[in-house]
Amino acid sequence: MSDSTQDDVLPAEGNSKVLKMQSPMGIHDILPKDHEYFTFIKKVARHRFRQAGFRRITTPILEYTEVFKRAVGEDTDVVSKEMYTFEDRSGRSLTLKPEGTAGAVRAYIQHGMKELPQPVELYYIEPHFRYDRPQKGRYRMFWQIGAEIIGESDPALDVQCIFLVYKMLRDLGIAERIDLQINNIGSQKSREKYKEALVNYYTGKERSLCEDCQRRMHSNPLRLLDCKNEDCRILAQLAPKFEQYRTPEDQDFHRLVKEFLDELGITYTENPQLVRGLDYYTQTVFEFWDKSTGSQNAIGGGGRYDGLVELMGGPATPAVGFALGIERVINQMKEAGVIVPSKDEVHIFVAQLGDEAKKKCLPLIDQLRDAGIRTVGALGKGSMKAQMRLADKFAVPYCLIMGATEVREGVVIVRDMSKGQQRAVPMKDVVKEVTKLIGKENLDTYTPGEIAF
RNA sequence: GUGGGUGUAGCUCAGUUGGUUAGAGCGCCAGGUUGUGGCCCUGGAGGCCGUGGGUUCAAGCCCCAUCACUCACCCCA
Repeated sequence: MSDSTQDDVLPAEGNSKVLKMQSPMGIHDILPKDHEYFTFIKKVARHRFRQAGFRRITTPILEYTEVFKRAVGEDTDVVSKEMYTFEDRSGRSLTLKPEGTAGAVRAYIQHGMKELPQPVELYYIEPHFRYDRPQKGRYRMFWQIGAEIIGESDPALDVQCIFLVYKMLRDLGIAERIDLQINNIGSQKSREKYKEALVNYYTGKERSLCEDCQRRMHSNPLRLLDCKNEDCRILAQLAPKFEQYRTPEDQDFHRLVKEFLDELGITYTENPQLVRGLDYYTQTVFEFWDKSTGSQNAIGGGGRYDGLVELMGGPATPAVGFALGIERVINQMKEAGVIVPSKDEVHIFVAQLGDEAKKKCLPLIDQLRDAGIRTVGALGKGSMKAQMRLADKFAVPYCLIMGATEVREGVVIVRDMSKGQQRAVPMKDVVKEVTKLIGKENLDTYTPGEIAF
């Protein structure tokens, strides 16, 4: 690389005030307010997964690039233009995970999970990375809730996946905003036959195809069908339809999926055009669309991938899974006006005057917190007025006040902020008294079972 | 990758046909007498007007470039 004009934009050394420090394009901070949503959504997901017997897995944020190339498909948009790929110091190519299934399947094979009782049911809540042009609901780093059921093939399992998503969406208050789209793209065998038919159809018509499609014709003819190029579309419309190549087994599978959905009272839209952008899918595919805006920005999707485990070097193993985009779910919740409970509200503000009072406040604050009372003290603030103003900003229901007089008398003033009334309480009774005021059910107590992130 | 919109204080935005020391609301900080919040009042901090270049006696405003943000397309979460 020679000197470019871009170099002029970079600040000279010692001139760093010119450089604005900011997060990379399309990659954002999750600020405390949005974490209320994140926390709530993750909690819903964890509970629903656990109830269904799923266990959590975290695969690395990086994999060897080959993992994604093999699983997702070289010719997909995700692999061909959206991966964050780089070499480590030894020259091996690594990629930030753009989706969750490839890593999960790799882990299933690597750890011999085929020896576990089948099917193996895994879930994850993880960040993913795609080098895409950012827009609403689409970021270069984004969070997905996903699940995989590996090791058994039955339409009931496909429906389990869909139903889990449906339960979560209902818990989150957005189920009625979402439209389930389903399709069946057949078994690998029927897809192979269909591909042959497509290649036959396109043979001799190559000149009318766009460059990409001329290449895809041999690498992945199915992708010719959803090319947006005008000429390609015209050809695609006249191309053989997949329905003719669905085997009776495929049809039975699809019929059962629909019957099971009906049994669970889940409405859906059948969409024969629905082809997912990742190559590993077979049979059932589905997406969750926003009813008002349609296909772009699906909040989630998934499907069956019966060939993937074998493709990645494992034994022939059927599987099905899905993923939900957390940021997109939050968007939906905000648009629906869903308010999540905040766990950040502070219960007690402790104001103090003088070093003696401050000294007494330190253990008191500790005791309050241990009792599950969310407590903040203005230990660095000066005047009483400034401290009380701060207490007001925190919107605490009660305030504890201690000065030299209280220290001498061994009491603490407990002030009810909404009533504007206060009274002195003996120091030794304060924690008990405040606990009563806040209410046992509102305490923020620590239980070892709840420390997941 | 392609196209549109927008860049002025921490946030939301004003800024007249180019014309003195660039403004408001909210927020932040400090006061409004002796140790007590909200409402109100007073004061204060905080802006190379995204960046670079050009036109002009004079640029936040006009021109060019560049960067960033944002929305849409493609595709997906």
